Amino acid sequence: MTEKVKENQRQRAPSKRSLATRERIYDAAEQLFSERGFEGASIRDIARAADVQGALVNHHGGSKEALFATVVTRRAQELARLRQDALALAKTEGPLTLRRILTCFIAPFIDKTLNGGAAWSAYGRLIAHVSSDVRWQHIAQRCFDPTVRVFLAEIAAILPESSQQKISTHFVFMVSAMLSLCTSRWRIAGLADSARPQDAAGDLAADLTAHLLAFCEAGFRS
Amino acid sequence: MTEKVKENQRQRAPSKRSLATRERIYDAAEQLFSERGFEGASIRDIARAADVQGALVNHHGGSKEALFATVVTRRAQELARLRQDALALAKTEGPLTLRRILTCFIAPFIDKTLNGGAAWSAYGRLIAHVSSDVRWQHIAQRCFDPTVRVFLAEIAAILPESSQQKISTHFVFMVSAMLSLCTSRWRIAGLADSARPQDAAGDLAADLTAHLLAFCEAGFRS
DNA sequence: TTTTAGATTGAACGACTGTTAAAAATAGGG
DNA sequence: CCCTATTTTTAACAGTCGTTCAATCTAAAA
Repeated sequence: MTEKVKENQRQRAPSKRSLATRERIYDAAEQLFSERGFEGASIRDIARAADVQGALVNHHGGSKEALFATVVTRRAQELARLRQDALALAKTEGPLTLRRILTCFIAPFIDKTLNGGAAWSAYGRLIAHVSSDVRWQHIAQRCFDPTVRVFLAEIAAILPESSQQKISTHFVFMVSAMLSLCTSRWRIAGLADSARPQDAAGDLAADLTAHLLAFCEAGFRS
Repeated sequence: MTEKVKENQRQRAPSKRSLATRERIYDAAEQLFSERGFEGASIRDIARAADVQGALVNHHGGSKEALFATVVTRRAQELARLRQDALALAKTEGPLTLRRILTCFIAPFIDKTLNGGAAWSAYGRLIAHVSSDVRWQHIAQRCFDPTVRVFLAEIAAILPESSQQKISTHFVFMVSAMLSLCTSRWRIAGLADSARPQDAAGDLAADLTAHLLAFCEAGFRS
């Protein structure tokens, strides 16, 4: 009903330029939504950042809510594939361990959001918004729950003595800690600031990832 | 300069009624900021929820940003006192353990936000906003960093082999996991939903707190 | 009671909000 | 080349935004 197909009328493939514009709008929306939240980023702000007229944002993205959902979904598909591929690869390399399972979930996300450029960095903060706001529950469920359930099942097989309630709770703790690396690096830096001038010598992302994995593996075994 | 004191002019103590109104405005602001974020809650929404005219919100709260900061600060003071009192009491009851330190930090927050009524429940979600948005960095530092530093020092004394960087990172992980109990209970419930109808028999808050404490203690020792 | 500082209201300000409609520019298919 | 579907712009809509100002009401102080 809502999608009325025009009959007896040719359809045309979108041009390269319009596809590029569309992506530019999505990128701008991703950046501003991640910085200021859904209500804090206006359509006109997004249009200005994409160097485009305001109405074009609605043309490509539909309503503001639809645009938000589209931007969240876009990279979620790539992320889900990276995670499931990592899990499949790990299964071929020997028996699964808890550490290996958690790594398959965390490493793709951290690699992208900490070393994947500004767009993925914004995406990490955007997911933090989605994961902590019940108003976006439907988006989170559609984008992430299928993959999460796969990992929950693998963890349950490794930790048969843990209840499903316990494993699910621990998984949410892990996701929160993981997202804190996107949203709260300023907090970590502010607390560890005392007289450590040339700290950034080593690979900071790798260190944080190692800390996160160790923290969560120990937590799951508690 | 900005605070010009009126000279040769009596000052009057605020009436009981105005104080009650002021608190009603703060409560409404707390509720709406926690539900919809800073930009998502309008002054007029807050005024309507407090059953008050819009201009009165500015009269009592100042600018919107000042109102936000005031609401965050209000319960932060009580929370800091609860935490430091718990820590002081624990010190009199024997040698501090890691578990005991973490309990002194987490238990007051969880008790209030999960069993302390709607206002404290909203406050928990509000703090989650503050902790994950770099725009509120100055508020978080002023309200929470002093207490956090006390606890960091106690943890460092218990875990001498851990670097300060590692302890700070782990502490942020712990805070994030703790706040997820305020923002993401719907996620936990949605993932553990499979055929557990009458689950809420036991004390849910106590169970979650126990899971959180065990998870974080093991993480700190990793 | 009278006085008066503070609390509260009602109205208005300019700026910005998301969205829509029509006109104009663009580019692919014939 | 022309035709036409799509993309993009321009302009406008009805609301809402945070904030301010003067007028009114309330209640503490004298």
